[in-house]
Amino acid sequence: MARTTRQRAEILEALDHASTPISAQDLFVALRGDGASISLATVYRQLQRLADEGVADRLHRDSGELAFRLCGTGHHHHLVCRECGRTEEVRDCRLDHWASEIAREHGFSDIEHRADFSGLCARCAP
Amino acid sequence: MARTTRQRAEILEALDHASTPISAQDLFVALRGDGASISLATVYRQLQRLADEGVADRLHRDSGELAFRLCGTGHHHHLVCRECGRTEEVRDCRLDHWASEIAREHGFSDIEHRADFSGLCARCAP
DNA sequence: CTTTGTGCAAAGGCTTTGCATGCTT
DNA sequence: AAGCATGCAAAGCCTTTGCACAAAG
Repeated sequence: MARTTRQRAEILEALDHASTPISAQDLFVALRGDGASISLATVYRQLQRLADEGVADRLHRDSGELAFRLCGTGHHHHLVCRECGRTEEVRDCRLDHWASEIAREHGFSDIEHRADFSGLCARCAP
Repeated sequence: MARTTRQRAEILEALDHASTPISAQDLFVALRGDGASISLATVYRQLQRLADEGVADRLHRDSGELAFRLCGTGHHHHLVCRECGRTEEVRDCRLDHWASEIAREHGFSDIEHRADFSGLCARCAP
């Protein structure tokens, strides 16, 4: 079971306050900026753990970095603003049907899918 | 314009023969294994270029590595076998409609999407 | 001849890990 | 007291980059 350390609490709070998915590096800088005493290694370890526990979402940035975000439970997708990084969850998934069709056509089973949307949010639209 | 160097040709041929998406590192090893004289840096540079030119697809592996694959032109998605890595292209995309709905609901514009499927292919199914 | 690609090696960035110490339980 | 989390620093990987040389147009 996960122990409730000060660092874990701080990470959770920071994640909760983050409006966009955040990388371990950025989170580390943010925490330090707030005066927290924490190490980069711990940030990495905790984020990894939170993701394994299903508490946080792991998403790949295009740069290749991993970014994390607290997530509600259940299946969902993300809509990310290309400009400001603002992220929204898309909860109703219309992919399952299509996914099973694809599975059948290609002779695949046990299908999972991942989908992400990006665009310009209202504030950043030209 | 891209010059036709021996290295570029070898990379293209190797990509063409690869049955699954391949990373720069793996491609490098493969080429060297075939006796080709080529440097890792060149493999990286050419792959990056091929992707920019739209000749190759760039896909993120879960490990964070980038993998590349020659791709037909036009919009498409991928279906990857979790077991053996075999990849197939899914050409008919049913996401545009849903994507525009999402865009409208969230006030986003200029929407793009990415979707990938994974499962067990016929050969790897239990 | 000029431009562009290649090789090599070094550096960069993100992430993981070993080990001793400190905090939770 | 026992066990897990933390910190620190080092190492690992993948990838990019500077510079001189070689090749293509």
